[in-house]
Amino acid sequence: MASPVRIQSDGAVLQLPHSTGFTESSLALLKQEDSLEMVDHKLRLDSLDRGHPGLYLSCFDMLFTEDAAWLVRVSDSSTSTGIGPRLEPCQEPEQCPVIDSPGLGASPLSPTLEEQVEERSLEQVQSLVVGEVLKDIETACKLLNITPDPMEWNCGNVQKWLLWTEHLYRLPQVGKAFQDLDGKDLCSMSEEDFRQRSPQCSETLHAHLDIWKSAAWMKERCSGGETRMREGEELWSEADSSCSGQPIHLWQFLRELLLKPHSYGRCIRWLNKEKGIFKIEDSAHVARLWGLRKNRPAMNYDKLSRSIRQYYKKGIIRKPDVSQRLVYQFVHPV
DNA sequence: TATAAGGATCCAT
DNA sequence: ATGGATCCTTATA
Repeated sequence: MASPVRIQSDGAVLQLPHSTGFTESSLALLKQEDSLEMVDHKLRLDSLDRGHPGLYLSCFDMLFTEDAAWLVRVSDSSTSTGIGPRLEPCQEPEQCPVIDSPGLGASPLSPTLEEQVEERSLEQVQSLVVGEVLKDIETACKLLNITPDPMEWNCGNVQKWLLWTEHLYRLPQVGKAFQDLDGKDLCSMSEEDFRQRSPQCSETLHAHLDIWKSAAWMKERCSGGETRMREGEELWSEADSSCSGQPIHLWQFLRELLLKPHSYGRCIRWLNKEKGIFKIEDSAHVARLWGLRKNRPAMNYDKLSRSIRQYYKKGIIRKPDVSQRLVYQFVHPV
C-alpha cells in the first residue's frame, strides 16, 4: 500500500493523514506531464523528502494556474487551529528568499541557517504546488458543477468526474464500470477495487481521486477553525456564477475558460483581451466541455456556435470587424 | 468539409 | 418571457 508522501521534510507543512494524504501514486500522477506534453513548471523537490530521493513534483497546466493565495490561508488556519504543523505567514512571492545567494562577502551561512533558508524556500514552493492543485480542483468543480468533496457526490457526479478525469489524462472511457457508484462508494474503494473495475486506468483514477480527497480534507480542516475569507477569494466559489443558483450562461462559461489559459489555452484563447477578441482553437473540445458542464452529451460545435450567434442580437458577443473563422468578440470586454 | 448565419421548434426555468 | 438545445437550409472558403 502506498504510504502518504510528506511533501516536506521534518517540521512538515503538509503531513497529511494516511487516509487522505497525497500518496506516492497521486504524486506520480502529478508527474505525468511528460507524457501529456503539458510541462510548464518543473519543481525539483528531491531534497524535500529524504525518503524519496530524486522525487520530482511537477505541475502540468491543469494543476498549475495563477497564484497560491489559498495556501496562505491553509497555513494560517492550521496555525490558528493549533492542530497541524505550521508555516509562517508567507511573504510576497517576490520576497521569497533565494536559495543560492552565497556569501556576498559576508561569512558563509552556518549549515543550520542554510537549512532553514532552504526549508523555507521549499515550503513556499510546496505551498505553491498544493495551492495550484486546490485551485484547479476548484475550477473543475465550477465547470462540472459538482462539489469538491467526493464523499458528497451522487452517481451522476461520479460519472461527471470520471468523464473529466478521462479527458484530463486522455484515458479510455470507463464510466460504465463505475456506473452504480456514488461518491461514498468511490471513496471507500482501494486501488485493488479500482483495478477490478478498470485494469488500465485504476492507477490514475485512484491517484486522482486521492488528490481530490486530500483537497477536501484540507478544506474541511481549514474551514473548521476559521471563517475568514477575503472578498473575491472564495475558497470553493460558492459565490461564483456557476454556483449562485442561476445556471451558467454560455458566454460566462467561455469567459471562465478564457480566464484559465494554463488549463484551456489550447482550446480557447484571447487574441486581444482588451478588445475581448478570442479564438476557439479546438471547437470540438470546447463543445465537449460545454456539454459536460450542461449535462448535454450530444453538444457539438454546431449547436454551441448557434447559441453564440444568438448573442449577436443581444449584444453580448459579435464577430470582430475583420471576421475570421472561430474568432468572436465580447461586446463588453472586462 | 468545416464553418457561418439565421429560421423554426421544443423544453426547462 | 428567456436562454438554450436541436434540427434545418443556405452560403462561403
